[in-house]
Amino acid sequence: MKRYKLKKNFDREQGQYAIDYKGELNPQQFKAVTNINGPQLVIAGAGSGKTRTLIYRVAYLVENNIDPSSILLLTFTRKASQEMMRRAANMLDSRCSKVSGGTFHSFSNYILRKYAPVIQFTPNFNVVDRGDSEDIINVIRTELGLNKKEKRFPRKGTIMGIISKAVNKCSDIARVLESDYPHFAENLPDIIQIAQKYKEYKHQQQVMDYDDLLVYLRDLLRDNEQIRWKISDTYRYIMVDEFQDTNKLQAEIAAHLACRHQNIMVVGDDSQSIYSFRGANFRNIMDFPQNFPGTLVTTLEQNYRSTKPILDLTNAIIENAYEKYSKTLFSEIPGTEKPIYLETRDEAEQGEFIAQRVLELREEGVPLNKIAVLFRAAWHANELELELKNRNIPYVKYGGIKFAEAAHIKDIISFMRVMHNPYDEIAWMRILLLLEGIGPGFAARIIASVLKLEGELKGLIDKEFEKKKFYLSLMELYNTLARLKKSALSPGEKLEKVVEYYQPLFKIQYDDYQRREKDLESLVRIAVRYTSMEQMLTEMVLEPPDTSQVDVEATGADKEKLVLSTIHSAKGLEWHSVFLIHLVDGFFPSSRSIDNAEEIEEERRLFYVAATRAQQNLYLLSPQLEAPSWGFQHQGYGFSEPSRFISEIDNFDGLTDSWALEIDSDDPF
DNA sequence: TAGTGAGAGGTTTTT
DNA sequence: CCTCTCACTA
Repeated sequence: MKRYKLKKNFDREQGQYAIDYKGELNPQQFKAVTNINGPQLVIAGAGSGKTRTLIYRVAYLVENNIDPSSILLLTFTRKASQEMMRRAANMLDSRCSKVSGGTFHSFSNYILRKYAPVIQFTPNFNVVDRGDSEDIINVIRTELGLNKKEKRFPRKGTIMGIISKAVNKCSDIARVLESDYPHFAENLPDIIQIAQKYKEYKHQQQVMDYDDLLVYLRDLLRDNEQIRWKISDTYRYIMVDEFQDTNKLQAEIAAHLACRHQNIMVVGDDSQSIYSFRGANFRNIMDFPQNFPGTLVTTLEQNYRSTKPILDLTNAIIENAYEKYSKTLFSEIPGTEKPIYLETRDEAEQGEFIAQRVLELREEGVPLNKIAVLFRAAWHANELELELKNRNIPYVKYGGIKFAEAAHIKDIISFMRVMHNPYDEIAWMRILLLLEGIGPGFAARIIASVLKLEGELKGLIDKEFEKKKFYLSLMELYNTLARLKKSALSPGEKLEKVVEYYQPLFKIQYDDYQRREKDLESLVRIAVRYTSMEQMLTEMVLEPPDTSQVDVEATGADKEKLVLSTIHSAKGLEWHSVFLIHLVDGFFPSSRSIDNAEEIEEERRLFYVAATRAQQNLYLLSPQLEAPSWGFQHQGYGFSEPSRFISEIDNFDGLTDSWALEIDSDDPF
């Protein structure tokens, strides 16, 4: 780890800075850091010190007496954002921790709560996740009687996907349908109707989904000049990281934010664009200079992360991209180890190899948390996880099903949600269906009764339900909620009481409740941190805790854990040694993208992102896999082919070392 | 109207 | 494989 000396006695009058910018940065980085006014685009290759440039720029601004809270750092993913904010806070001195920033979504949330009335929302609107959105769609679809129509009507998830894509691309449903879902073309009018109702519903219930956060912020800025000016005046220096992952909506927001000063720096890498499935468009980068005349463009090409042999391979990977990129990375980090390529007989062997190799690396002094296993889809690691558990190798897994999306967690959160915003029908529905004897029909009537009283909880125990056998449990629910809502307990304590109330319902609801019980304890532990209910609820959706799914706890002294991560979640991070698994056609690239040229391009960029995470060691693993029964049309006799991204590489054998597994002859098999 | 069980169909990645 | 849907029973 590099150590920075903080020189406390400097004299700014003489143009001296606490940090030796010129000495610690290369000329391109220095140029980007010290040019503080006007629009700027930094095209930064993988490992070229992109984040470093950003945070040095923060320090430089602060040293130039810019108020830290007027500096805004934005990015798309939480991971990247946390890393960026953490490193920024550690620069220079405590002033740097006052910098504003976060993900686009969390920033939007923050601003929208302030200006909620302008867009006809209460400041306690709830934010709903994808699952909740789909539930709302489902209700609407049933209400409109569209589920019984013809058999081929798209399911709720698909409908939500269509609507969301239209929003994120600033397109419309007709166009999305035409380009991505031609087989549902005939359902266009119905889907448009659902989308319209969906919007009304959310407003009526005072909830926003992920997309709304961006849309309403864009609208707020676009339609209110005064507010736009005020916000733009507040954030005088804007920096956006991973700009290639932003979509049109986010680019518009960024432009509005900069309207008063044009002090906006965006950083990105066109060859690492991997979020087009949600409307991200790397052309945002390309078009930036046109949208901001006078943009200073800097390209960072020196890689400070990987050894030369690794970089030679990653350059060869991206060489096959259809679009030719303007930069070639080089590295001065010596290294003799070429990346290692290994075909294994099956998935189990892949897991055994990794487990064994990981332990060896640790023997050699590489801490577990400096080693990562990366994969295309979360379930690719399932078998590996079993192997790691067997061998007691502690690990954390990122990506895949999230803690906050588990049904029992959502149950608890729903109680909190209705206390915070009683118009939240989806949360009510969830709660009421837990009570025995209440199904969708009565649940709807009970909710209506609550809404009639403008959200008064008393609506729960309306005389209408007095004769029903579930009345007693309704009373109990009412008592619990009313008492908690009035009480002065902290959000964490309230949540704990809810968990107590929930226990019996929980045991009836889930056969496997014992497996889930631990999660409830974790949730309570997480909840005590919060002083505000609103913050707790928002963070559960926007920055949900991602640990907790881990079963193998690190023992004793070594707290370090091996990292398992989807490639998407690994973006922007780096490890000493990286294992890339499931490099098999149909898995990576995924069979879903195989007949779409553009998607193949994105998969290749994803492969590139994965390989460029490695500093010293890179292992490429290609097991023989059985084609999933539902998967791609597998040719031949059930033998899978190594990923096309490997076979297409020029001189692959020269760039890598191939290993072959030798099975120990004492092995009973 | 709630709860259950069989069958079908879709299966990535993030906020 | 897991979730959603629909039809059936109580």
